Amino acid sequence: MAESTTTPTNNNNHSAGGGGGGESVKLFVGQVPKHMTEVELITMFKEFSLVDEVNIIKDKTTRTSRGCCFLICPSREEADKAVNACHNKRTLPGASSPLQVKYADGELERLEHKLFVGMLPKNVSDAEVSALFSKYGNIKDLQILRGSQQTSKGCAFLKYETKEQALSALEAINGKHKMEGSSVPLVVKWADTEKERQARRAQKAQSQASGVPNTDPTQQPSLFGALPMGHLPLYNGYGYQAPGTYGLMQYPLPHMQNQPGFHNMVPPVNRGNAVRGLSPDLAPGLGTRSFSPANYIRPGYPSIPGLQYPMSYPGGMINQGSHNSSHATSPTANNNLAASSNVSTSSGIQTEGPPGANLFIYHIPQEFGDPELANAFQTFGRVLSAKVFVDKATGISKCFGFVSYDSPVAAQSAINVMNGYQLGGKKLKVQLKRDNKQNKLY
DNA sequence: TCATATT
Repeated sequence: MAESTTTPTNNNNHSAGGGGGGESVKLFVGQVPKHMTEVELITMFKEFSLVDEVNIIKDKTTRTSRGCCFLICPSREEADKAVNACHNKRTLPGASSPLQVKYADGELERLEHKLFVGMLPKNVSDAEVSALFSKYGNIKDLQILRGSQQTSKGCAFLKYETKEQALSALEAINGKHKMEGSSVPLVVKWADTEKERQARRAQKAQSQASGVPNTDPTQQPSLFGALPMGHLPLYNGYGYQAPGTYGLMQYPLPHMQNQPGFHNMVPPVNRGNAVRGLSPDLAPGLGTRSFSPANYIRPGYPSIPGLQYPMSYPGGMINQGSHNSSHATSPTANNNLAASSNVSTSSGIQTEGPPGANLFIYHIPQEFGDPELANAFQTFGRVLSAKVFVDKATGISKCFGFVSYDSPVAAQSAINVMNGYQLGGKKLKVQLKRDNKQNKLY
């Protein structure tokens, strides 16, 4: 019943000339050829919408493009124009599939202007909360969290129409306003994004796993869940996130192998076992071998522990010899395989082989990384690249991947020998990679 | 189950 606030019908406030009233929007863009510059991208996107900025996303260490970028548009309308004109609609020269243009992670949530309200009285009504917060803007959504018996959990989420409204409510109420019948002031902060909740969950799980006696978050369960860091001194430092920042205090990502590029952390034992399973039956395949000169075991270089091929197994270099492995051996190095095969992609483009030379492989053993995959398929020809897909979040193998050769003949002989080959409990499925990049031109 | 990547 508090509908008498501003009407949203006429809010073209993003065009505030020079005043900067509008809210810019960040888009994520995928399938961007690595060689393109920010200027080139700006020029291209300006054809479809207003553009404030383009940031190419680069690899932290090599500083090379990761094949994607952020695109900052001055308003949601402009962002939508870019999305509608480009997403899945245009393929940049050199890309294998069309542009992916979407709101960046957390962006949609941020645009909801959603606040968390804590320390509400247990018996509070929607109308009371609504009445209070309506003073600062148009409430688009209000949700008081309630438990089993209708009883309030003491907190709520609410969305405003604009960031300014939310911000002014936050500043006016947080830590200052006491609701009727309550002895403590309300807590108002920006609601967490999904990502922040995930991070918190991970952190919580981590701390519980590490033997912390899990003291009593039960006094303020819902509040606890929404606050920046687990336990907080109750009225002390309820700072809210500075406007315009995306939140997230640093959560020390405790996880194991979140490092892209270091998937070789499998314990040597597993590695040995996994590979060992490959040896006996592979012999027939090796019988038809056609070793290229580049495939040989480097003298003095340790081959895979547990691998015993009838003749010298052509483990070793992949990909026209990248410069790695100048070090001979370190006794503790558990990455024997890895060092011998730093599979492409680092050298930039061209991870795909010619048509018919690229394999899709399913049921790859869990513990296989790129190097192990490369090794297993190396006897059939020159491997240009080998990639096992891993879950973005956990770093766990998804058990499928690709191997690319420089010739279709190699790929075919790999299929002949390896398809159906029992490896680590399951049979490999080896087939030609689907090609969605073909007969487009004639 | 087919190269997808969020500074």
